[in-house]
Amino acid sequence: MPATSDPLQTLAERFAAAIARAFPQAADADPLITPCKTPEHGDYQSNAAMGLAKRVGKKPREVAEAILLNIDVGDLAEPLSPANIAGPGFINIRLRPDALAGALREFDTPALGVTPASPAQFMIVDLMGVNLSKQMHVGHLRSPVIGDAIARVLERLGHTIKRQNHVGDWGLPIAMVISRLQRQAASGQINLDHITLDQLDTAYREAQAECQRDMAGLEAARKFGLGPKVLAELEEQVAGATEAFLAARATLIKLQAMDPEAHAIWKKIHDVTMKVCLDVCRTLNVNVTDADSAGESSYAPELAAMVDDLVARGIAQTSDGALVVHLDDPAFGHIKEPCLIRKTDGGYLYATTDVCAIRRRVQKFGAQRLIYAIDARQNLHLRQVFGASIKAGYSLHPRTGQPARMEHAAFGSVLGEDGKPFKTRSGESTKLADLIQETFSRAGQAVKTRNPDLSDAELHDIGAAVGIAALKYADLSTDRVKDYIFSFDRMLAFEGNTGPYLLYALVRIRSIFRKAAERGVGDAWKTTAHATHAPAEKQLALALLRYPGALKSTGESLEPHRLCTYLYELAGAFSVFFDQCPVLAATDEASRDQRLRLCDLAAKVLADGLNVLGIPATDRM
RNA sequence: GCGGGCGUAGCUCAAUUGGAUAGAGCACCUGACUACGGAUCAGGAGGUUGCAGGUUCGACUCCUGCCGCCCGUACCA
Repeated sequence: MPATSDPLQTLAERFAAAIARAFPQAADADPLITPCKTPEHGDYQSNAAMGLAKRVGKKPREVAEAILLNIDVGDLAEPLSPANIAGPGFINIRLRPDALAGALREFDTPALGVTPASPAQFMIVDLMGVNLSKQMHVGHLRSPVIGDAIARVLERLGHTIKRQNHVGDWGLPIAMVISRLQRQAASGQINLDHITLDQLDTAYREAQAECQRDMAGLEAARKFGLGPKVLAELEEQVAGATEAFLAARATLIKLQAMDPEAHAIWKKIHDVTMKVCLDVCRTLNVNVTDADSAGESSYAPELAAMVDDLVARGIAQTSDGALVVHLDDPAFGHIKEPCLIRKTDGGYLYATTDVCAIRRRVQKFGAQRLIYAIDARQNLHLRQVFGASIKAGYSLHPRTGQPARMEHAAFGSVLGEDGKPFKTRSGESTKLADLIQETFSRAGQAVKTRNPDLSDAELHDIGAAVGIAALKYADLSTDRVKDYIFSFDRMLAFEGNTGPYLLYALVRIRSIFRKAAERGVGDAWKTTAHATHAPAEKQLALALLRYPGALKSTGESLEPHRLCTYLYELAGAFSVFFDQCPVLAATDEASRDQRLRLCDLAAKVLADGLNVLGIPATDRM
């Protein structure tokens, strides 16, 4: 009775034992079992002999032969002899049909071969990264899509995940908006009771402009040591801006003191922004709710004490009037640029908040792994924050003393088809909600041309499902660290490595079962023994059994495209099977039922995999 | 300047972390079916993996040096 349905695991154990017997001095060697790339070679292979050869001072083929003399795999593989040794020392393995059937039987449970991680870990995924008062645009697409997919993969592997939406909801930028809104409301230009995110977005940009437009010039003048006369002229010139700036600073102080009026406006901005944000999550089937919000404001009350702690313990030092944590040490990431945690004027920065967040996540929540689904351009910032947390000891688990694993799941930018940052023709950035609706609408149209019989209501739902699949899969299916080119046409293609293609593969399988029911095929197949006869059946079965491995590798690397590639290959294996192995028109009932079982498993794995990616399935399209 | 990332077929992307002949899709050719959803399958053509060295039985992968593009380089977030 194998502990796992994955023959690869069992083979790895057997090969490890054989290696230990043959070469006790190298008993720790990795047996290096992988699926064969081409079926001609076999089903699985061990690549251990080559690496072992040097270590034990023998020729690779001799090592391979020694392993085979000590191997015990008669129950699951066809007999291994020197004929199975190929090339420089690959050992090719073919599964016995009954072992493959047995593996399918083990695999065919709701877990689909996934053994829950032991021990399960508690992990936090940082995702979304929205800012109050700013409209969501394409730049906000990848973090929730990638972060949620990573969270789902890890959950599927048995870990406990807490999502954290680190909302940019605090500091001078927000105070500037509040200050401006107060003035606009007072003069009757806007109605705070019915304000929209578009209006807030405008106010945000205008507030930035009026406060910073000329401040930059003033800074430059000081920097270059211009005379007092020039400075005076400049200062007069920017008097208006300065006034707005001073008002914003006053507002910030009020906000920090929880002044009722300022806070009421803050709350309004918060609610309007978060509604749009959470609506987008819901529309995209991203599993993030209000409960996952932990904005910068929630850390504000903790910052002063934390910084005092850092000073008291000598972690932070003053530098040019500011307070920094030096990280120019291999233990802290060997980063030349220190992490700035307090400005000369006493204000805190986003690094301060991020360090504070790590402290809370590890010390209070007990997280063992912290994952940041954030733009690749933030890499230095995150490395600094990680380094500072390590130096401060905040990343050590409160009970076990173990360091939390901190990782930046970095992603590249979304580009337009011209290879430049994604913008509309007029140069504006598209609202994310509009972009999503356009995707759904195009998806619905694409489905309609292929299946004109669908009703409008069906098309609406299917358009959303296909649209989510297209949008998310395009984002998830390539190496996340690279920039990717946004193209409706490519993501909505129904052939190739796309979301719609995977949905289609699943729809075809489900269609078989619908047809089976129409033809009065009963449920007897459900108790038929698993088996594979035709090559296409075997390849499909082998592909199915790779599912747990694909999930594991994705969870380890935090690279959802690995799971995507796997699902695409599974869909491909099913298509070959579908082409070569008639199911309902099989020559006899036994092979029909046995093929139904394969179809059933393929549907389960596809649906499960899509769900893990955050893509809902559909029955028709 | 320093640091990080990227460079693979005409295009968009993979390559199980050092393994067998570098794989898919699109586009381009050629075949298969009066079809369990052809939105498919089989095959062909397409490559000096940016360049040059090095390590290795074996390199897209690791090391060194160049070239090109992107990003980041403390008192914004």
